[in-house]
Amino acid sequence: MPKRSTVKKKRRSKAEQRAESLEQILDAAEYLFSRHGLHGVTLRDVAHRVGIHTTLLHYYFDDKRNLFEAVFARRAGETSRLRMAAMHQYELDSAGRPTVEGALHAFLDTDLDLYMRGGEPWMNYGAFCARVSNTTEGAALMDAYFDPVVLKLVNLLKQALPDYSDADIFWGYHFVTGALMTTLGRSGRIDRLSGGVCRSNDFAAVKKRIAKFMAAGFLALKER
Amino acid sequence: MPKRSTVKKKRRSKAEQRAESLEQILDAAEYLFSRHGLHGVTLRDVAHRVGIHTTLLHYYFDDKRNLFEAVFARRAGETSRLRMAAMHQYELDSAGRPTVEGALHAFLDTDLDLYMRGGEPWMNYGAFCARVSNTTEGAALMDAYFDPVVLKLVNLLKQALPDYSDADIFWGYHFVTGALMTTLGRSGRIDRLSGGVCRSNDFAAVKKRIAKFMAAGFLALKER
DNA sequence: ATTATCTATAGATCTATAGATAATGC
DNA sequence: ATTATCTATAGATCTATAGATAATGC
Repeated sequence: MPKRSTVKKKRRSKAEQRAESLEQILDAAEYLFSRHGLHGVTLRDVAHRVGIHTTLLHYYFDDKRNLFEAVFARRAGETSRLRMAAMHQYELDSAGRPTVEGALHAFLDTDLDLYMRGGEPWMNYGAFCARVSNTTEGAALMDAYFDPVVLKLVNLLKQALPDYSDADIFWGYHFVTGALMTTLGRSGRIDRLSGGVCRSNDFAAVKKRIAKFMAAGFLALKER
Repeated sequence: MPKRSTVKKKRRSKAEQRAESLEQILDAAEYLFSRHGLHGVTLRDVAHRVGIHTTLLHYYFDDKRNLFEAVFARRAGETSRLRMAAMHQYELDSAGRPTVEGALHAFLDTDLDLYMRGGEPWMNYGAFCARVSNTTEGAALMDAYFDPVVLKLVNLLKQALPDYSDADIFWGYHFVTGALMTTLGRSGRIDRLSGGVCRSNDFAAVKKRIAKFMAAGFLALKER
């Protein structure tokens, strides 16, 4: 049984070694945390999945909570940045007259594209975030990393709906994020419920519908 | 320090004692599981909250998983029955011509009313279900208890939208349940995001908007 | 000489069971 | 005589730390 580093005999620099180990650990932790949550995963589980000893996790990440946050932080910047850029671009393109649907396309489709393009690691990260988002503990992480991008969306929505109350805007966003998080969670329930007509992994099907669906919802709040 | 049974000196029958203990245990477990999930709660936590020894949990519920399922099962019947009845009544009232919004009012408002009426225990149960619903493990429980009531809603939606594909119906439902579960979860995020304009506990505010919002979303799927 | 990884182990919990005690039931 | 509750404890597992070993760095 060869050690994992002897498979490729190529001599690795320490920086490379470090980076590779960090990434393998984060990938394994991301996968496991996304399915079982912080408390449903032991450091042994993570170490075993990587093929290392649990002490190495402490060497790189100090403790479990810190590893959890590192998983969250690793990709948060990229999704945030891409959505921010997409909304900024849309704001320019719409020349001061953004629509609800346009804003939602920039916010939602950009994110769904990222998960589809990113393959399994990004899909796992999406499920991880979905899990974090509906817990009280995890909420602080969401606040810290995603408030700016959400508030940017809210700002566009307010421009598109100048006569709306803040309450209508924020509750509408609340429904949007609920739909998005349930999508990212991919629990498999919609697959069974629909008898296979829908598949949890089919983000393309969601992307085809979600922005239009939610935009109509916002517009309907006026007539109340 | 008096024992908890000596506070009220009234002589209790064993059946009463049993029922009371069962309920206290389930309440405590429901509260804790709703906040921290299956693995985030120890039997010691539950026992400590009730003021009993952890062995009594095993006496009544055998093991931890069984206690978890008992929490889920205790109230599942009532929410299911009430929504089923409301949708059945609506089906009769609408005389074969149900609307999307009518069906969603029966499904969503009935449930939100139950949580508002039921006070803290029911609110905790809602958060518990929200947590269960977006996990892979918990999905089997959702299937087992809530498939009939969801399929009843789907049936009404199909009547209201006879030219819609199954995929559109089920993806629409997926968005609806996402918004509902995020509401039940009450993570507190919308409170902070909105600067206090919205409050996670304000189910009345959600009820005022959600059915109308989602109904418009469904109708918008046609023009694609 | 420094950094990555492993061995050994402490100390704390956690779930679960066996068996004792205290209360109600008839 | 039966049921509710507690005491004592086994056995497993978990996080974390100290210190040893093996690799790269210069």
